[in-house]
Amino acid sequence: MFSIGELSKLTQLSVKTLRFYHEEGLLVPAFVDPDSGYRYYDESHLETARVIVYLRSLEFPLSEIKELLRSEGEGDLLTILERQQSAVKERIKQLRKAAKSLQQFISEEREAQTMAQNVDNVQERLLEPVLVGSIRVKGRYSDCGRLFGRLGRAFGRAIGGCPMLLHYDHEYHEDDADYEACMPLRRKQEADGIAVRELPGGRCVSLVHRGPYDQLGRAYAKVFEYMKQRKYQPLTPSREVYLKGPGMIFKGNPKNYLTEIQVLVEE
Amino acid sequence: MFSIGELSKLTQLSVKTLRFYHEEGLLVPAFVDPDSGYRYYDESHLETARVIVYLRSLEFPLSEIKELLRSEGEGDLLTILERQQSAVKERIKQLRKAAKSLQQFISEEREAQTMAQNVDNVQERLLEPVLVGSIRVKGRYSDCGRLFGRLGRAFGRAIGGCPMLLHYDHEYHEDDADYEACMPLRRKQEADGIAVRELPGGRCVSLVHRGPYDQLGRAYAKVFEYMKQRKYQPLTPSREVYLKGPGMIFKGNPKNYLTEIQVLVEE
DNA sequence: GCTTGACTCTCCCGTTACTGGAGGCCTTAA
DNA sequence: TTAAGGCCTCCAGTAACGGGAGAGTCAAGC
Repeated sequence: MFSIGELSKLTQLSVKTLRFYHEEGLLVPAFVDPDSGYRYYDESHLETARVIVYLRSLEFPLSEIKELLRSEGEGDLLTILERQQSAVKERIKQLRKAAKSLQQFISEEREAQTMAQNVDNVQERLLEPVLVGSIRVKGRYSDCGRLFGRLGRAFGRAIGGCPMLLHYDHEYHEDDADYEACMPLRRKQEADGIAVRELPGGRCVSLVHRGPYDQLGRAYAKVFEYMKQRKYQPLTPSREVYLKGPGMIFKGNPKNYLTEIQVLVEE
Repeated sequence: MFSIGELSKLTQLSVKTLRFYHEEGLLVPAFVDPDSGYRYYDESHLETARVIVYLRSLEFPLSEIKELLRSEGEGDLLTILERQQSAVKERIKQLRKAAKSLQQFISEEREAQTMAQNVDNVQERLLEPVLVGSIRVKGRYSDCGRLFGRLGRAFGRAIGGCPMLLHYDHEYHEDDADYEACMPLRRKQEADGIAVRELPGGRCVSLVHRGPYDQLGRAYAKVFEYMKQRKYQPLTPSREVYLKGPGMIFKGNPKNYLTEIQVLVEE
């Protein structure tokens, strides 16, 4: 006969758990001292406890384990096992989806962090061509949120990068700016009324700006200053890539927004 | 402004859940009517609710979501994401292990079921050679449980089939039977004092017996009757395979025990 | 026989993320 | 005026335990 503490050591189940299993009728002691209330177990309980541990490791709920122990594996064990397996697999599927989303979130964050290292440094980069879904309009910049919303809904999981704006104007326009909202895509996908095309790659001058959007002007000044010094010929449209801004999950603090300005140059 | 029911429809969160989130400080309504206690939400709450749903889909606990919402993704988001990812992956690992064990359990059960279809039918089969760990002794059959226990502990996860006994005696011995307890192995594995070898394959006469072990005599009678009629020469040792017996998880009912008798014959 | 320390008991609460129900108030339409 | 539906609070329950309080029990040593 084992005391509850002894059984606990033998089975790796805590004393609390054993008491709980007693209460639940899963593992009823061989003998309970009516005076002291002490529980005493024997060999067969050791065995049963091991079975319970095993079934728990298969993620069976205690209620099922109770039934399984009662029927001693007679009923349609196979059905029960299959049901349990599909439940486990279902849960795995769900978790894998979460892990995948987390992975993507993490890599986006990592990318933002690496980009943040170059804040305010004018750089020359080689851009790869990139497939985008885009909507071009004339109007106010403040409407671009709606456009990105439409693009987001239209392409969903096909989206493969940060949103960007293309500016076709040569000088600043307040109310009738000519711009195009773009979302990079992983794969070609139809969407009603939204153009899908490839933005060309090439050599560009780039600068990562940290801060609210109303201070982007200074960043542009730097970029154009740099190009002027080197007599680079800027190509239209210029691009603004929203590396980290509001609306990708968190609003965040405008002081930490990251925006990359890219201006392709003639070779 | 939305009522709680409207927000519920817009976010797919139940009214109960929204109230709960209010109570928890996760999603506090914009305005609570002091007379009626009615909760009213606005656009920003719609957005926040979506973020919560998203973070829940990443399996974040509410407490973390609360902090994330408070800090608005400022703190070291990356660390939090990575921690969460490793937690999710850990859980996936655990579940996969369970799924694997379930799979094995299921295929064992399936095999037992297919074998059960041939109960009491004498058959001729071609046996594959099989790698086993084995202990040969002279003594009582009732000791074989201990031997299987030793084999089980010695080989653990390397075990790849049902336990079996080889009988070397030509007639029945009570106290000094010459027999060998075997466990099929997936791979060669050393174990102190336990022989690992390959049992030969070949043509055999087989019969699946359902019922307690003390009725195995009838099954043997059938097998040997069959061989006698056809003038087959039995080879020693004969084999008893415990397809379904006590001790593989459930004790089960002896009336449903399945044991296969295999006697190799000279070609 | 007494004390001490380890062991055990019961009872209750807390965890997580909700769901369900009772009983009652508010609003609106028929 | 009544009915329906929406909303409120409060309480309880879920799964599988863990923590802790306060009290009783067991075995050993003095």
